Amino acid sequence: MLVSEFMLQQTPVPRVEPVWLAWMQQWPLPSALAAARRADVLRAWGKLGYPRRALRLHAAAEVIAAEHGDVVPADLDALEALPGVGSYTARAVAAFGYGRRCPVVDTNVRRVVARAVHGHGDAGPARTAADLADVDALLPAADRPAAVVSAGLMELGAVICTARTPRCGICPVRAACAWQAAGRPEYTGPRKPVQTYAGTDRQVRGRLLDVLRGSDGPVERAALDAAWGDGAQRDRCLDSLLVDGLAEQLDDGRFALPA
DNA sequence: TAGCCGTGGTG
DNA sequence: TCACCAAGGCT
Repeated sequence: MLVSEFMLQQTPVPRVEPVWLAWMQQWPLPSALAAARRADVLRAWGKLGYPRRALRLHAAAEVIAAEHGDVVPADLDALEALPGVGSYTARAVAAFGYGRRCPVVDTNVRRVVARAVHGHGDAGPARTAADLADVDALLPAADRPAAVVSAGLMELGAVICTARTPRCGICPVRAACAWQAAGRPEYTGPRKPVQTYAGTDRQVRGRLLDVLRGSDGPVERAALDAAWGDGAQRDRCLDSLLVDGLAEQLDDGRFALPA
């Protein structure tokens, strides 16, 4: 559950599934992952994106192996103390991994609540405490049923109450939906700015890392030079990869994934 | 807290 | 074609 939630942070389910299957096969226990080399972890992560998540998962596995008896903790505070684990991931593990009654708020749930409960076309900016309270009010008292409802809320948002074209015609909560009752008014609040990608450091970092990932051993600087034309931007991005621990420079000047 | 961090599918 | 979007977290 923890591995899947890491992978699902900002990455669609269909792309995660095959990687998750192979990952769990290779590293069935936190201690196994903790013992792996970061280079192998980054290669197994493949092109899921945001590769810092892979390093954080690896670091979380180290903590779990060393401090939690090789068992993912069930306690929210202990979970959130793990690198790469925020409010959403901690709560998802508690609810779906341990069957606890624990409000899980992700982008899907926020949208479902915004529509079905508040009658808005979409969720505005996150209001963490209020969002948790909204969802808490929807959960049954007992652990197991609450966990089922939490999963249902996420699924509803992912499959029916989607961002672009909600399938209201087949929605199981249509009769109780405040947005439907209000005539499905369009969302008028602030939109989160769309992230550009082409030409950004993110794209360049991705290109550089792809070169390192695709090579069995260290690569010459020239191989990285070929990955992006703008030398200044390339150097800046390579440096940032080194700083982030996603790449290393060897004594001979060549570059590689971290050991 | 707004902006950054990858990648690829889609309407 | 190209915004927009996808089960966030960190600083």
